[in-house]
Amino acid sequence: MNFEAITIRDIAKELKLSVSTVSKALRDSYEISGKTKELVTNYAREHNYRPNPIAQSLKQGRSKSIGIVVSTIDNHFFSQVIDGIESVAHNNGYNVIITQTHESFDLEVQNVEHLTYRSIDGLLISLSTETKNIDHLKRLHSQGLPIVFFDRVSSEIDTHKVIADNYKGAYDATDHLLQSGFKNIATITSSANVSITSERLEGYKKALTDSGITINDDYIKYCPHGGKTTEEIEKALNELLSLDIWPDAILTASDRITTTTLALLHKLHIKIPEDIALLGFTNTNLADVLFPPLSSVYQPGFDIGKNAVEMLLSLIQAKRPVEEFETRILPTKLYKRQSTASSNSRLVDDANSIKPDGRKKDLK
Amino acid sequence: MNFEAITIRDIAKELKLSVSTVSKALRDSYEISGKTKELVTNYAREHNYRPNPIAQSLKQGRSKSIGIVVSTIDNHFFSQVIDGIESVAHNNGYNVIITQTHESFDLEVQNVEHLTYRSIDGLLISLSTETKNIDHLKRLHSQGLPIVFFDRVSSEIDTHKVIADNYKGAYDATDHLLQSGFKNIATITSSANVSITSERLEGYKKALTDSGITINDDYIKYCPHGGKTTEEIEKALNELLSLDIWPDAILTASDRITTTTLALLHKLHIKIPEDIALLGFTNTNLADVLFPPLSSVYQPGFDIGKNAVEMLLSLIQAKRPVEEFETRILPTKLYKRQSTASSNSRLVDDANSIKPDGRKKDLK
DNA sequence: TCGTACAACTAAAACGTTTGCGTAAATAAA
DNA sequence: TTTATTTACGCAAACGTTTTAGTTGTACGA
Repeated sequence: MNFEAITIRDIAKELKLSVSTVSKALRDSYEISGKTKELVTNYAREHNYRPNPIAQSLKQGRSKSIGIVVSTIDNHFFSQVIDGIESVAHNNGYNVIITQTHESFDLEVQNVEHLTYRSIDGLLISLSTETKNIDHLKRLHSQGLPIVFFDRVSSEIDTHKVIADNYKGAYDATDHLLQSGFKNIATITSSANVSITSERLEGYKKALTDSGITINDDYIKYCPHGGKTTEEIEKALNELLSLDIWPDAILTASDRITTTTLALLHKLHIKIPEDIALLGFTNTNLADVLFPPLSSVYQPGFDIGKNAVEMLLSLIQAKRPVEEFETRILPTKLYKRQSTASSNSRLVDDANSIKPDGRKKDLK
Repeated sequence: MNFEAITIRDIAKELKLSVSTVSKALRDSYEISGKTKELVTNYAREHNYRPNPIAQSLKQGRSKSIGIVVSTIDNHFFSQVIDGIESVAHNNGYNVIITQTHESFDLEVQNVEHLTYRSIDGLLISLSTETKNIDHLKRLHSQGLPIVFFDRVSSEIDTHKVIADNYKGAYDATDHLLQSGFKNIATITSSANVSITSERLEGYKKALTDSGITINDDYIKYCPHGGKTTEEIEKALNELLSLDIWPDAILTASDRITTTTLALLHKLHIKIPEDIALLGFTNTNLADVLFPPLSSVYQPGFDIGKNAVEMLLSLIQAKRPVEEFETRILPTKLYKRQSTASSNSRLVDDANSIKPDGRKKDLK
């Protein structure tokens, strides 16, 4: 409900003008004299007039809101993306409506349905791990709904896209493991359905072959549900640990998988990095204070969100049909920490092994 | 935009009925015969008719959307709350519109303004740390906008509220520290403005006095911005460490403060719990794998969100003015981990100190 | 003095619903 | 048969805007 509901009609009555004059005066139409405009705008300001956005939406056929579909909001990467989206959207007078798929295809279809039913002006989506078929999006897109993909994109729809440089992120990460002296590098990655998986996998493979190492398919494990359940990660890890030759390092290719793998290795009392090194994609700000400090690939979540919504708004506000589409690839950042320390430097350097040098100490 | 836009008018024309008949048929009015109802609903289903929610909103004076105001979404506690809100809201056909204050009073006012301007049916709010004055909410509330507070509540408005049992959470946490043999227990807490601070502080104090310990005000430090910046936490910690007698344990009373304090202690090479024990409110699922595993007070974020939105919906859907208000207090959960281990058990038990017993091992 | 042009405004339709009221036809009661 | 009641539907207003198509009144050139 819009409270303190003063309408354009109230103003018209009070000022003895017609409704249309008031409307035009407020919209600064050339048809209205300066005197009248001033009269109206002053009155409107003084009485705290607010146009009813619902009436405007109905009339103008746009809702000034955009829909977001992500797998889950309780994840640093996605909440940072949404943060970025929200900041730009609000500045442009748009609301965002967030929905979560929890990695379910059915929920994705249902959410998209619900969003269009709620009359959104555009859609920002990162596909669920279960999604293979995107007919539900194709239909809407062909009907003219502006769509921008981010993170988990699809090549089946020609539109703007924003992703992190997953290929390079994984390449650099793998390369760092190689440089640190690890040879048998395994990877636990997300569902084969989603784009990020193949991109990261390619980077991983290329780094290995560039170093003359043959790809061992036994070292590549998928999590069909993107690590939503601990079980599937446990299964993947289990399979790696039942190989004749243990991997000496693991690259985990998504946020949840990374943190869960770390927890599982702990549970098994497997030393990191002595027994197995760990490096993963994650946006947690706690990587530094994990045990051990976790080497990680950080994605620019906030910027991905910002870019995505900017592109979406440009589509929404385009005067003529847009034909040229762009895929923005934003750089990731590799943080080298103790979980991938090479054998030389693997000893010591444990925070707790250094004694405080006295009872008094200042920060910095 | 609502695509595939088939309207009630199209149906009327096609079926040679009046618009009102179609509308009533779809709403299952007693005025319409069974035959006609069937005819209309069948046609509607076949042609995938969707009522335009904007037109409905305009007509019915409600928007079927609710506003949320939190300090930041990039925080496990709040994202879990929102997750809970979203799950219930969607099931009831409501959208949620999320806004962030980033702990700024001005942004809070602006967001609330923006939300009501967007015609929300109700508001869920957790106040910013800067907020002392809630006139902006009082005005709306007196005009009839349903409001439910959660987490950081205010006593100045009589309405439903949902909070974690902050008092007991802090009491139990402090008590646990005492039981573990710590004597000089400090606390770094959020802004004195917000309810959670006083609730948690009271629990902390009561636990101390119950154990016959006098409160030492030097051991109580506030973060006026709720730990938004590292600086203010650094300052608080610095002040504690410049005392003649260091605290031997710290209770951190909010998520961000907890994790940042952990990081700062690391940076200072202060051993946890040997030099200073640490226990904090946090909803991260990584507490287990931090260094050291962090004792924590966990709040039922998801349930807080669920309860809050359920109460809000009951207010929105109430036939008559609600006069009886309820404050739901949900239990917190204390996880005892190594960061608060008592001196006896402080040795060993380090995950990495246990050797894997061979190359082959199964999980569980 | 007339027609024309322009400025400044108004009337009314439209967006897609919902809903109170009116009414014709069918049925029941008298 | 007449009158009352019920059933099933249509008309039109309403929600608060925007916008198209007028309608005034005045000024101006001829």
